[in-house]
Amino acid sequence: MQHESGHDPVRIERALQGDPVEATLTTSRALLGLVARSLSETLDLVTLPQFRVLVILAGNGPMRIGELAKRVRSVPSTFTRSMDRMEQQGWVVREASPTSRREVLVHLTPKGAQLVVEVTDRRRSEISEVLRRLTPEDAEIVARAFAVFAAAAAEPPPEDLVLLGL
Amino acid sequence: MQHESGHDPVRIERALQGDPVEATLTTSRALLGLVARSLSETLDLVTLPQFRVLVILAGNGPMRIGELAKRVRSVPSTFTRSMDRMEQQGWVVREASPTSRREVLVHLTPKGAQLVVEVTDRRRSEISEVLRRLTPEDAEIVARAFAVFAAAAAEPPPEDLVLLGL
DNA sequence: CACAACAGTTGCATTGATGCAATCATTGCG
DNA sequence: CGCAATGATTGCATCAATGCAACTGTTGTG
Repeated sequence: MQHESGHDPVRIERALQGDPVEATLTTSRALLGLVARSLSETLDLVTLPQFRVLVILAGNGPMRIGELAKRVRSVPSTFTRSMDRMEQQGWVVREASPTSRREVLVHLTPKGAQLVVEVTDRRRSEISEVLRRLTPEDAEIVARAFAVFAAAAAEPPPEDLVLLGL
Repeated sequence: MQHESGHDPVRIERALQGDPVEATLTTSRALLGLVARSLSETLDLVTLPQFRVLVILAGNGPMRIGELAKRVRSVPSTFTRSMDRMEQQGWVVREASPTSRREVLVHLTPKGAQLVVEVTDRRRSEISEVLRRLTPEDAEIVARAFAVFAAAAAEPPPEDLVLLGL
């Protein structure tokens, strides 16, 4: 069980020989590293739970505070306070709902939206860089394979993604 | 910017047309969901920072407490207390170093090792399940492509992985 | 031997998240 | 209208993580 990190000759061997599970595991670690890197600067500014909120808002537009709380598996009391902090730091704003005066909608501020964009951009550019190291033929193979895999994996339910923030 | 989650027709289209970056992004989300799921039960037992520690120990064997702290970008004072908690809960044990009496080595307990194994197993089996949905030919393509990608991406530095816990 | 460097712990203070219970305002329904 | 349900906030209380500064013990070096 030693040597979980570092190029493990056995694992690579198996991957090249075509053990799909091992290849997928290795790739998932590579992608995770990439995701983590894309997030790392950002996590100096917001916490992971906070970033999840930003991502959800970026993806779905303004949302009721309770609905948002449910999405991140939090409870209203916790979440109200979390919003206090995030609003104070300028990532989001509370606004009265146009339909009901007891509902409060949370909006992303430009600053908050920007943060999410930066992470996504960073992620895209990191991916590009990896792909640039491939021959065009390999890149084509990879793209096709990824599309196939992604289709089979199905879009992960938001509750799962929320766990790690995107 | 709407609709970050959910099947985005545009993104899938581009993936199928062969935009490698989009395909990779989609796949990374799928894999992230999978990783998150493999972790979700476990995070009821330990925190993410704590799980990182378990993973590092599982991969490298017993380690000095300061070295471990450095790995997770923590400081000794923080880390001592984190070890207190983890030791009390039976995930790790402190043991005197055989070489120096001022050093303290942290060992994984069987219980701690087990936890890491469970997560990895869960991840493997989730991956298997996705791959089972592919035709053998597609699985072969995927395996080959993943191996290629993983090689190009290079093993992520441990500091990056540490950020998300494996 | 003496003193500096090192490894780890402890005191203290702060922050973010968590959640139960109670409260306030609003809404919708009988 | 009146009252129950709803949405959000507030009052606790707790816990994990963070990190500076001071301190204890150990090692190694001049």
